[in-house]
Amino acid sequence: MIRDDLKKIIKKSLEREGFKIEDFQILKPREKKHGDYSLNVAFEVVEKSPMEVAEVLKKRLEKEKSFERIEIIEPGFINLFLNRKVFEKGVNEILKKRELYPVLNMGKKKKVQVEFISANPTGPLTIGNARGGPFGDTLANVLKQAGYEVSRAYYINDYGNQIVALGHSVLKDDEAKYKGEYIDFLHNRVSEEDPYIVGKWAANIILEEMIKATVQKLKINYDEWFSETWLYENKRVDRVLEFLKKEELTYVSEGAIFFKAKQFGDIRDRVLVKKDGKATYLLGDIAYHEYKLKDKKFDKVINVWGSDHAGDVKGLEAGVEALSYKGKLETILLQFVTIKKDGEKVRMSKREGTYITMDDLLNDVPVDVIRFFFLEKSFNTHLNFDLDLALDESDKNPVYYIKYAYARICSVLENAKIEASSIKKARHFKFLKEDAEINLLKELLRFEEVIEDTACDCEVHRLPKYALDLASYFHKFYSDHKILDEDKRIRQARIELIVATKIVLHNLLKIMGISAPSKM
RNA sequence: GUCCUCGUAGUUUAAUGGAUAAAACAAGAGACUCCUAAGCUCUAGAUGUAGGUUCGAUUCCUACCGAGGACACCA
Repeated sequence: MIRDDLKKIIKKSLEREGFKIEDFQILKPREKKHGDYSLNVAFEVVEKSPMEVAEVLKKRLEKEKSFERIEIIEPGFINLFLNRKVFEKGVNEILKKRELYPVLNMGKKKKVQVEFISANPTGPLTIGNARGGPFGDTLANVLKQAGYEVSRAYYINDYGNQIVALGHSVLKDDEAKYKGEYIDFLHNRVSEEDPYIVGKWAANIILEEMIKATVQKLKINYDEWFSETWLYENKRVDRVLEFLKKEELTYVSEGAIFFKAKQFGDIRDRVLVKKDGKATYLLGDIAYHEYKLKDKKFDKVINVWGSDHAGDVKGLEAGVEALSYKGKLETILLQFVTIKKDGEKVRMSKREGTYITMDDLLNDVPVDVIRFFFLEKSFNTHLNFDLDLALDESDKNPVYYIKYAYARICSVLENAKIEASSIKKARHFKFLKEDAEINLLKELLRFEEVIEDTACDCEVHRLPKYALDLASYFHKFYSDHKILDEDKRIRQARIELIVATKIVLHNLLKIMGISAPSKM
């Protein structure tokens, strides 16, 4: 843990010099000449000028063994150049831990649930609602790598009005709402007449035959498919309502039961039971979260929602707080996917028929490309999807650049008749001297920071960016230097380096749910 | 009208308040007697507008313009 170790050293130095800084940043400079890491703490100290602080701190840090040299740059940056021993240690860690690398203990085995997609079972998954698939799945992988015990869930909204609406749609009566080929398909198979029964029947087929199939093609494995109906059948909804009543967190107004959500920072109170006596979605959702937090004992639950539910976050948070689980719920809002048609943006809508199903896309574009395409974008990005462009450029997707790096390594090892598993230590580390070699090995060691940072802020798009950087350093190294060099020691040093690269690429691709073939 | 996201190169996207704004695709140019040219090297190209905060702003604040979303006793 290079960065963590640095933090300790610097913190100690700051204290020794009597600088009172609560927290400081360790920056990763863009420019190599600015060091492996850099500090801007000197700007934070008020007692002296930044340059003076930097000088004092430099002298103190120079007593540590970790640095090859330390530079100060106007107006007060401290640039740290690490000692080669630090890198050697890091590479050996990779070669030792193998597919377990990086071994992190951020999570301390705490139980986290990631719930994602959870699209209503009223139709096939669209490109829009499936955006959360690669995101949630990869986030779960990251958290697991960071040392959490992770579970994946899909919440099935198989209760309520939309199921009746689905029934009407399948029956094609006056109240029909949804259209599409799947409705025609279900219409031809229907044998009942009651809209609710038909809706239940149809939702089940949609879930089992369409949604689950698509999810499987996306290489996602859920630990739990949770039915909303279960909450009602097992009186969980009634129970949570009774609890809220008992806590005097409800009141009746105009025949409806309200939840005093404002008490918990919400912008308004929320209806729990409508005047017709039926529970609202929110009440069911609070009951669901009681199940997650109380029954399943998750220390934290992360919900990945579409941004159209932004207005509902506060209400659920208030409910979770009322159950005394404040702070254990985190919600990530994914921005919508718009599709481009004839140069115009069109919002995806099941009713307008302006949607592309994920299944259709999966028929034309490899899953690795799809996963990478969605993972690349930050969840705050309003994603424009141009289907024609996606089909045209599928084979130009940068995911191949990464896979190619992996395949090249495998090929070199095969030519050298070396099993990667036989390389267990960087015994010839000192023969790595070229810039391209050093850059590559430094990039390898960034992997653990990438995982750590992503587990903290859920910015999953950091992974594909890192993968591209890493692959780029590898390709550059490959072009500049022959790995199977005639000098045996250099050859061996480079083999050790590429085996470490292979391990990192493998683990990284696995976390993103992307395959790593040895040949292309 | 109020609130939430967002506005960066021709296009799709990056950039925990840090140093010369990064990459891919598209455009133009170059190098193979050598481990996979799905690679490498080079060129051209961008922060919506106007202010403010500060040593420093794509990032924070205000206003405006533009895009998407939300403002239910729907889910």
